[in-house]
Amino acid sequence: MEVRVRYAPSPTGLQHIGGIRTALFNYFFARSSGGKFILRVEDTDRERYSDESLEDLYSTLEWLGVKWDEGPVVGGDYGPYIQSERFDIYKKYAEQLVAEGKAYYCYCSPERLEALRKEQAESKSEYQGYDRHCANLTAEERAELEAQGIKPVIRLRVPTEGKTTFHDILMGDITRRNRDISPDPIILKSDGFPTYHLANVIDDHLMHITHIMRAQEWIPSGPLHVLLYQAFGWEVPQYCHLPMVMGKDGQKLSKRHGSTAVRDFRAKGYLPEAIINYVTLVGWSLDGSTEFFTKSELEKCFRLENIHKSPAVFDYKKLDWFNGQYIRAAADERIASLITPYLQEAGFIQDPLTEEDKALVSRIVPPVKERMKVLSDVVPLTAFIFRDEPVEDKTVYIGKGSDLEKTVEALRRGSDILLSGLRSGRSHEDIETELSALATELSIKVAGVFQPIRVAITNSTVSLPLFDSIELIGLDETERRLRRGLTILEEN
RNA sequence: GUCUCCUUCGUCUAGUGGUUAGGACAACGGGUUUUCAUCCCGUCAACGCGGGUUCGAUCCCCGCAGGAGAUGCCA
Repeated sequence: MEVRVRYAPSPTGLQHIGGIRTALFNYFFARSSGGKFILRVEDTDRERYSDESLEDLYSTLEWLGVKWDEGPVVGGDYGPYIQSERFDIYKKYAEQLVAEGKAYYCYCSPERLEALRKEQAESKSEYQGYDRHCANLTAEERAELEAQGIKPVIRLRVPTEGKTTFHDILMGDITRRNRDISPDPIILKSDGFPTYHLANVIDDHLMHITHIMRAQEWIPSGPLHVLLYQAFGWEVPQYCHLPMVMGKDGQKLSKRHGSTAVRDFRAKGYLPEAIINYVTLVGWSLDGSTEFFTKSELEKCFRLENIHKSPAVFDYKKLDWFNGQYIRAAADERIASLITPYLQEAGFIQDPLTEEDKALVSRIVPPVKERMKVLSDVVPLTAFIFRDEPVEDKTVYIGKGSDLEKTVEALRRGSDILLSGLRSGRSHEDIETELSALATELSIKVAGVFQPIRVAITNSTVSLPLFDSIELIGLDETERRLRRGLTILEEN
């Protein structure tokens, strides 16, 4: 039988790390088993729905290169794939359950339910949940409530006796006593929309989903879903609950742990392959030693059996490491086009790129590539090229073991060695040797010579390699900044 | 409160009835280097606790503790 899995997010917020981890696991499982990956939009919560979320879903999956075989936009044999367009289907099935006595109309107000919950919480009652107030209304009672204009919800009758078990590929059999299942959950809301439980079960059945891979937070509702399948007389699909992604403090990963929206990672300059690689490694491993995986490798080697059972903490630093690795491995041309928008946004170069800027960006890439963890790092790294903000604090120019007097001397003579050397085309090695000799002569460390030069040219003690920096701003500008540095050091 | 799941270095993980318990990130130290970074080398660091079973348990069984999740007209 062909494997059919789905990623079924609800467009109520931006796609986050946990969500795409689920998407990726589904996608890789489908690909590695020759099955189909289906995308379904679960927009049954009209209160929290937003168009932005839906657009974010599509753009994020596209950016990651995750293509769905069936779903919105591409279509498929079991559409529509957006739940709000399947409104009538859910209503029909819910009413069928009512007709069969497996579900019933409930007229309780949200206020009554709220009060009930509060009372149960305060009394620490062992029994929590709906009190089945409307479970056995007579036709007359219902007619009267209807006449008052109350729009009812539909609740599923959960048995009070017995227990329900489902099998999870990772976890094994999971059993709950029926009395512990949320009593008579709402399956159709008063606005006619289904709740998650109903819509999910119906669609998974109608779309012939074979494996349900979702986060472990759904485990407790597994038995409820089985009850629903049984009520309809449908075959229960296979379950595989995925370990959750946690923050540093061991709680479910959320905004307070830092960025979780994939869009934010993208904006900061993470590469999609780094995100895919790292996120897949959270809760999954091939052999415990292989670290790097391309997307197409994962499409081949991903196995359900290698998924871990316990929750995993998301490590931002390891993601940074992966990203740095991928940046360094990328072709220079690609990095050039990727860093361009950051330089433009910083106002360093024009938006329609001039030929000159384009050439400059290409020259920036090699020295910068070794130093970036995220693409946006390019801005502070190259600011000195586009903005000249001289360091006024003399002490910054003074290298370790040197003093102001020697620093002035080092900068003056060092500048001459540097400029004349470069103008006459001497090798960097020769110039370096000569600068070292100067240090020896002044009886200071090599850094005592290089530091004032570096600070004068790059306006920072930390910079790209000196000769690269000079090359990027040009010899004339270099000379101007060196002179200016000397002026700063010599003024009182 | 009740129910369900989980438990190997700080983090992600590998692994076995007898191993020096392996790798990666982080941290720390060193080397290369004009700074930073890269790169290379090294150090630190784990089987939650208590009972069993066994010649022997990190691994099998039972308790416990801790953590997480669920208990919504949200998913």
